Amino acid sequence: MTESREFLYPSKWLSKASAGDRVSYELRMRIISGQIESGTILSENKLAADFAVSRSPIREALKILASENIIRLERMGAVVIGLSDKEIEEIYDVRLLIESFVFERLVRIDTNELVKELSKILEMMKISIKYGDADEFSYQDVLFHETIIHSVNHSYILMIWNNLKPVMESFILLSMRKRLKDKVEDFTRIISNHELYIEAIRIKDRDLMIKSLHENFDDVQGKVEDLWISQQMLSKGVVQQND
Amino acid sequence: MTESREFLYPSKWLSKASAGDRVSYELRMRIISGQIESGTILSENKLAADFAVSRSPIREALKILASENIIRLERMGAVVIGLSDKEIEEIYDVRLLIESFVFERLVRIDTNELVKELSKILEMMKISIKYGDADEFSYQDVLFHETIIHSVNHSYILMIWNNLKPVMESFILLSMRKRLKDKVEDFTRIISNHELYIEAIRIKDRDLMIKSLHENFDDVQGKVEDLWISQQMLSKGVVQQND
DNA sequence: GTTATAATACTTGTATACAAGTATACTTAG
DNA sequence: CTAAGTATACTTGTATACAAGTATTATAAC
Repeated sequence: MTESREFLYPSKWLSKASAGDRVSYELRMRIISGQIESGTILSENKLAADFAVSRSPIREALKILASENIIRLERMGAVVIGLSDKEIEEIYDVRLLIESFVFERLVRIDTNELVKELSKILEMMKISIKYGDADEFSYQDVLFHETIIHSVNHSYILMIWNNLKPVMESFILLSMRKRLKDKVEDFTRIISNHELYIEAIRIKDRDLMIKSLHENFDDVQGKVEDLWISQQMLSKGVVQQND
Repeated sequence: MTESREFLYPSKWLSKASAGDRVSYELRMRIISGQIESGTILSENKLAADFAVSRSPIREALKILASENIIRLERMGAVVIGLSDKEIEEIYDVRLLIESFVFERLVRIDTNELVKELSKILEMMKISIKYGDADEFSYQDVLFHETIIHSVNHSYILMIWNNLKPVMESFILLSMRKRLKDKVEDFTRIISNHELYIEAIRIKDRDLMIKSLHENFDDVQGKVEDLWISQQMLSKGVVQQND
């Protein structure tokens, strides 16, 4: 019996979420953090007991995670895939792809409102750092990019984003929490990258946008390995899902 | 009481599908064909009665359709969004985006096996036309592009494809069924476009690939309006989901 | 000891039951 | 006739029950 361990996902972000959503968010965090190791077989019944809910919301959660490619639904049980370095690179491939696409649309429309909105979010990010709030910083970081994507009103690009977002959010959350302790200096660079991004949108300079985007991603990717190893280490002492 | 009307989705493609999947495939076809009009509010209970299954598989289906952006889940009922011209253009935006990305990867690997596989599929497509089988043709057409995407082993590009595929498949099915009657000559052009695509992959000519891809899409998009209007007309005489 | 068969304890998928909340419609008071 | 409030008939989300199928384990035969 595995009981009452800490929840990894910020509970205040789940104020109006259904049980199924709660489970999906928490399970996703545990998988991406490595707390539930890749290869683990999850059983609906065990998860239901673990989260103290019925199988209905569990099934819902598993369907969601399967559509995000972090688990694989099989005949008997759900196999955890997780995020290896390969998958993380792939996620950034897709981000680069869709944000480039979005930028192409952006240069054709009025971006004054957007730039204002992004500046506001950037301010929020700075304050989050000031108060050492990694979770809030992550939230604003994700919101920053989401705001850009929303601005071009492309429902199928948005669909891709919506599928990618939860996994990315989880990954960024874990990454930022770690770096806030180990590498606070990273945050100033992230901020300046985002400032560059805003500037690229303002003056509609494609090359500058690509540059800032790449730097932003490279920055995150450069730190992946550290995070990864430490998360894996961290998870060794934790009771696993399957007995 | 709406009863025993024809199923739009080929039943033989659902041999091993769960009730939830069956419902999702059929509902998708009815929405995309316009048989269920945009704006319609779907009720889980009514759908359950209509499809003679319980609410469980219905809920499953609605979740899927919502993730594909063709319905919107609200407090009371699911609102049908459907596919307008805008959405269809957006789908082709995304296809162009991901297939271009895939091609960039393709030019770096050995494509002999892929070209062989694609040639086989093309032969199948020709035979499908010969026997006037629009459904089989559609299947092979979708498979053609899926095969290309699979070949680069990119799980997150594949994720996008998997989200897009059902909607596209439905749309292509409806489109091809109509054109087989009205515009059989279209098919020879589609075939030659695909031949061009294979050639582009074989000689790894990016421009040729983009050209064939664009022509292929323009071809489909050019015919959208016709299909659209006729489908809308067609649906006028049909009993709707909501009484 | 090995193999085959049978029993058991799992698995998922679907149906049904129930609870909490929301919109609608009706009734009653003014 | 209008307005307010209540009752009713919906809605979703979750829990539970059941059926069909699969893997595993134990038992029995050789």
